[in-house]
Amino acid sequence: MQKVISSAVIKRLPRYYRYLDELRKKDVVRISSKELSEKMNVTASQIRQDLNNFGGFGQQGYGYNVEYLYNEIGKILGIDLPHTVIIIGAGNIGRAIANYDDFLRRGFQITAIFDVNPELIGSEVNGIRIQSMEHLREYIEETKPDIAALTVPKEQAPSVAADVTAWGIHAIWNFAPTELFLSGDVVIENVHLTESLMRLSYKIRAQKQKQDEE
Amino acid sequence: MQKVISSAVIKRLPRYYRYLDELRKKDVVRISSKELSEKMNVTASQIRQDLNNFGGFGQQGYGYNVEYLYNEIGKILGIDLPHTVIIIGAGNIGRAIANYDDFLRRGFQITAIFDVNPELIGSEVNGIRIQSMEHLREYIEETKPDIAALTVPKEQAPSVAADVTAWGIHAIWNFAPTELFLSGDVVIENVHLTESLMRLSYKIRAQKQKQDEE
DNA sequence: TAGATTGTTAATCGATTAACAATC
DNA sequence: TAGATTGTTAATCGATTAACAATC
Repeated sequence: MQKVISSAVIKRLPRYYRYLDELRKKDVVRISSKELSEKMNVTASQIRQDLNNFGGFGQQGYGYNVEYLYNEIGKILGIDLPHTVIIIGAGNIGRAIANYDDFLRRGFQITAIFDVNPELIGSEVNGIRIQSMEHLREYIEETKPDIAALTVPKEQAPSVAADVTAWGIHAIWNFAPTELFLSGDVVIENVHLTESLMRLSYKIRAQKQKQDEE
Repeated sequence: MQKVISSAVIKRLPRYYRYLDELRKKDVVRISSKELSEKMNVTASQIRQDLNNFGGFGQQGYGYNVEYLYNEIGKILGIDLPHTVIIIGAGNIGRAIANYDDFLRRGFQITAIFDVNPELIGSEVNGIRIQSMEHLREYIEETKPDIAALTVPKEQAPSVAADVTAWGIHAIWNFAPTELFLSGDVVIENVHLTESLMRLSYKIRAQKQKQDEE
């Protein structure tokens, strides 16, 4: 029985991974939790606690081997293995994702794009042909993609999500500004841009009030 | 001296706002913390605690007036007043944001787009002309936009961020997969899509392991 | 007035930080 | 061996939940 890791820890892992990636690119061989904590503006204690949820990756008196730790976090994040991604909805965000080659570098390969709009069907985005939504079921059942990026309008999102999960999708990257209620074995990661912008707006106001008090 | 609100609370506010928006569209007049908690899958206690950070918006024996609470949360989030947004970097994500009309509905108006690429300069995105980065300083100093959306490659992000804040920008919506270290009066909200995708990858692996154990 | 539900205090739970023995 | 730094336990801090008096 494996331990459930708190989401606070999981949220931090990609950031560790990014810093370690930069260190290894600079040919840094070893790093202590103290050095890393200063770079990242967190406590050394937190780094050690976080990592020890998954195992002892360091060595007393030495610290952590950068390359090794980088690879181990990659394994924890599951990006040691490649993922196939389909994009559902060839609107602005869907096309932006399809064009964003950074994902491929991390092993996420966009394999297909779907849309309902006949004017878009047949055209290409980043070398990938946009297909009709009518082919979606067949495509999922035959190729079993790992992830569906949902970039359809929010009205369609819940029903499309229900469909694709019924057809075999187990992971949804949801860009629609709405909640998806799906069966327990489907994992969801939300990207709610409007909420992000609202939080920025909150910070702007809070900052202004702080300055007015001074 | 106003109380500092924890970021956990602030993260939840836009979600309350979204649910209240849906309720008012359905002409629901009042709601209790208990009802809302059931819809949102949180505790009623948390809703009441969160709201009471900002004031008593409810009434004993009655609950909360939907329209009133919606507007009050809007004020807390600072979206009762409009914001002007400039986009720096007319790549895929920059153009996707420029095209995303949902922001306008919340009072965020895209007023300009900038890029270094001569092939893009002069063309239009959603009716907004892409301008040369050479005009960026002048534009900021003259029109004082509220927010700069940073959608340039990660190598350029830190220096562009330093420039625009020196010229008068106080809020950055950062899409570059890198950290921005700026002076304390600049507020930053990060959207790190690759990190989001990595968290989804983690969840996929964790879910698989869970199923293998059963 | 009785019932409902808030606002708020107190209790619990979980996450972060500090401390230090283990060990390279 | 001495010094450094981890892994891990214990202490602290903060966030969430429960409880209930206040009040509409």
